[in-house]
Amino acid sequence: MSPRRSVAATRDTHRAIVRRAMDVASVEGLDGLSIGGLASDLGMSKAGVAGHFANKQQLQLEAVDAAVELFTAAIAPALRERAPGLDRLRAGVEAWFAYLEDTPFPGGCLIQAAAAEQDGRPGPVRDAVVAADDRWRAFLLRELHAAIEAGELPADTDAEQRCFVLLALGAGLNQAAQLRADPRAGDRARRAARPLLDG
Amino acid sequence: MSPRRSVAATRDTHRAIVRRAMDVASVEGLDGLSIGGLASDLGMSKAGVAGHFANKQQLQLEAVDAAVELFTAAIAPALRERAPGLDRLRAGVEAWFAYLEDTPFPGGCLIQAAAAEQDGRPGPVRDAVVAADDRWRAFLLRELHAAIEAGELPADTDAEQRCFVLLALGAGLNQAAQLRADPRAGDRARRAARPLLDG
DNA sequence: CCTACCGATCGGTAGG
DNA sequence: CCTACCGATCGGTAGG
Repeated sequence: MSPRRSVAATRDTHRAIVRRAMDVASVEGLDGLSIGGLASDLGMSKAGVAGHFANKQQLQLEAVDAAVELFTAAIAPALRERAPGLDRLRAGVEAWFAYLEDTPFPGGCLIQAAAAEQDGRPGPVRDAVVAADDRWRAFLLRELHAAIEAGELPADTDAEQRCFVLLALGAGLNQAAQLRADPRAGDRARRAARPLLDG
Repeated sequence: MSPRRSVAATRDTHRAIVRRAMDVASVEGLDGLSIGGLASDLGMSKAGVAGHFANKQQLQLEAVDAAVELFTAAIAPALRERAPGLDRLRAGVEAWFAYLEDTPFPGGCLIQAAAAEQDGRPGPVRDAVVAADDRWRAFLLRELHAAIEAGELPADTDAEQRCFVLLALGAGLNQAAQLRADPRAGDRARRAARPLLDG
């Protein structure tokens, strides 16, 4: 009588669809998603999948949101108990590089892939990807500024320049890992980042 | 009688199709190309476009080849008369960054976009993109090693590490320019690259 | 280089 | 969550 069990099952199905959508999108891109393809992967009918979303764009947006949540969950533990500044910045960058080395997706970090795919296409999906990227960039900048204020970095440190290089090392690590399957990419990025994380 | 004029016109049409395909692919990806879409853009019939290529994959491969040619043509003049080693490396990196800042495509460097798109999809298109990327990587490594042999860089310089960071700065510049439209990205990449191009 | 067509798949919906 | 369908578009081809 009460729809309790049915609601839980619906939620589980919804999550399974979004989970599969992230995996597919990490390889085929957010525009490579197809409702029929996901249905086939999950042993469902096309309408059964489509009924969980207003339209395909909502599915894409949910995949981006879920990927951001996975990233956040992967990074957050490393940040706990760390003081703002270099300590927290080092922990965040290390967790980030480890995430890029060993992503929870078959095609590498979904946000990196979506950023490259969507960078030329205006719209809500691009906006969501940019917002995700901005949040990480803001974290790096915030900790760099905290390090300057704490005297861990010289007062004339160019935080934006350091942030640019850290983001570049992440992009380069991702590219080397995905395109070249280079097992040393992570350590190369760490070595290049080290002088940026010191006073 | 002689098909001379017809052959030339056919070649021009072929080039126009590939040129348009590069522009579209720089925004929509190589998998975002459609023969019907190109036909509409060029005021041709779908079969008129399709007849120039054995199949869609051949069109994708020709777009990659043409993009490599455009890149090579943009870089080559800067390398003329430059001695192997740091002088040639600096000229190449400067031309490369300038190319990434101001690409001949509406969606940014096609090779960078295709590398991110294709990195998880085995096949001839991915192979062509990787080969293009490898050629540029080989150039950087060759000049770094020439600089070491010429005594411009210490004998214990880690050429692969420097190459990794230069490639990362290119990826970061491309991302900042395309995703963020950051007008300072080029200069930030140049500043970060400077210590890597010196003894 | 064209018209006209093929089967397959797309996103989305009606109706249950 | 299903079957069954809509119009549109896909890559590709026959025939001229």
